[in-house]
Amino acid sequence: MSDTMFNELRTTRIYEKIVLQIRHLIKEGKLKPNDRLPAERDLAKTLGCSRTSLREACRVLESEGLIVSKPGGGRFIQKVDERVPVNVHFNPVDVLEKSAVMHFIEAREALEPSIAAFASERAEEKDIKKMEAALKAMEEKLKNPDEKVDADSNFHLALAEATQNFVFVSLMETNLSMYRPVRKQTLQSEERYEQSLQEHRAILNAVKRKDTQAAVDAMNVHLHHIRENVLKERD
Amino acid sequence: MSDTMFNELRTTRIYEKIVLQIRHLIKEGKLKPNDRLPAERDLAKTLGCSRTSLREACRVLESEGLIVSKPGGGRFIQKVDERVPVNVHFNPVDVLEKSAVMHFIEAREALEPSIAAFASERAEEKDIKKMEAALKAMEEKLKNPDEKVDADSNFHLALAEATQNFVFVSLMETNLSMYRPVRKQTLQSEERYEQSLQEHRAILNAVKRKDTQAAVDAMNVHLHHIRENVLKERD
DNA sequence: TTTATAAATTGGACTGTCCAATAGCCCAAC
DNA sequence: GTTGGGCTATTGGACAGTCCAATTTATAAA
Repeated sequence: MSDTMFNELRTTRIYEKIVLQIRHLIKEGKLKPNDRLPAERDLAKTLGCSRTSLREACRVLESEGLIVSKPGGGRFIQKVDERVPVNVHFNPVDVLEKSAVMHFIEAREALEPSIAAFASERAEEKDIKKMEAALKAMEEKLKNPDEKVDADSNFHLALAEATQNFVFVSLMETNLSMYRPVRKQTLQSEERYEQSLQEHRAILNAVKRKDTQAAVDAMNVHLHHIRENVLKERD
Repeated sequence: MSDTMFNELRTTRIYEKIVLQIRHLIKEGKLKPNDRLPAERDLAKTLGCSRTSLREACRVLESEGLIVSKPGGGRFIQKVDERVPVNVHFNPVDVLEKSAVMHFIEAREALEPSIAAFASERAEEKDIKKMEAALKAMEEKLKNPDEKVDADSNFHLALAEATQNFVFVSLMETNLSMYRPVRKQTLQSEERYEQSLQEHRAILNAVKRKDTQAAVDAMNVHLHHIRENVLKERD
């Protein structure tokens, strides 16, 4: 008899359901950054649960950095680049300082060439379309630094999704959001942004041609420039 | 005047302090896996807080996979390998079914050669010791499948720590714990376990010699065998 | 020794209460 | 027209107490 024959049955707590629901609403865009959640007492009534259970759910979302609670004010959906977990082990300032930035880049250098390779082999029509949309967004010379980073992120996430491997998607999601402040800074330069755009185009073309080697090469060039740029900033 | 001149002042909630404290105790080893936390009512009294605040803290720790709550039983520190966040987006059952297992392996194949390379360049004395300890644990021919997986995980985590890059550590932690059930199954075979042991030894030796190429090669051999073994199991 | 049963323990959930911080408003001072 | 003080309703923070269900432990019976 196998250990994995039976599934451990876990009773779902109320707070878990609430967490799932609110997180889903955020992901779907139904709850946008800076939106205010209904007052604790009201929302609890709406959900048909006690204040206690709702609060437990809010604590989890808060600790994940998805919402912030302001006594007397209310609860608000966090902006994407301010989603710093409350109980995170390292200070957000540390992410900007020291060598922490390089850590994220090293991880990308390990992950993204493989992602580019798998994407070129497995990309489906919908993935290509997502990547093209992200590229188009980048080409529209966005003025807002936040929009720039978003467009850039969306491209790399779409590429990860094209691998049809959810592990890569999840790893890239984590990585990209973590050092977003830095990326915001480096993408500000007009010429760097233009260069980055061209590199993305090269990657997409290689993926469309299903040319694995070209995709990996283009990604390596891109990563190399990212590293160069960060090193330049740090002087 | 700079935006960053003033720091936003945030009042620390009670639950946050509790989370920090318990997480610290776990990290320090004062609270070991399978240890039972004092009963909710008792611990609240000890901490000098209400049951509510303690519960909020436990929800966060629970959602992070650090503890599990058993109604009627108590709260227990989770084993390292079973620290699967409660609100994770994909079902653990799905991890076993379908092609999901290969996804984790693909991610490891992308990450671990790089990890081996960085580890061989940056490993410190304490990292080497940790890896040696994990190897010794493996050599002790453990009977319990859980202990086997633990020893195996500890080796790979120690290797990740040797990169001195917390991003790699965090990525490996997630990956290893996710498809633990499968690894438990594949490591059951006595001969596969023996082989795996030798491969780990080869990796460690290369790291100790600071021979980057050898470390990467040894890791690739290891990953190749893992892939082979999983493919065999699935027939 | 084993098994069935009862009692104590423990987490899950809810209600109601009190407090402190905040937002919104009006108004006086300049 | 702007600033700052003061009042009030709102909102999150925290707590105590209650009830329930699952689990463990102790107890009694076979």
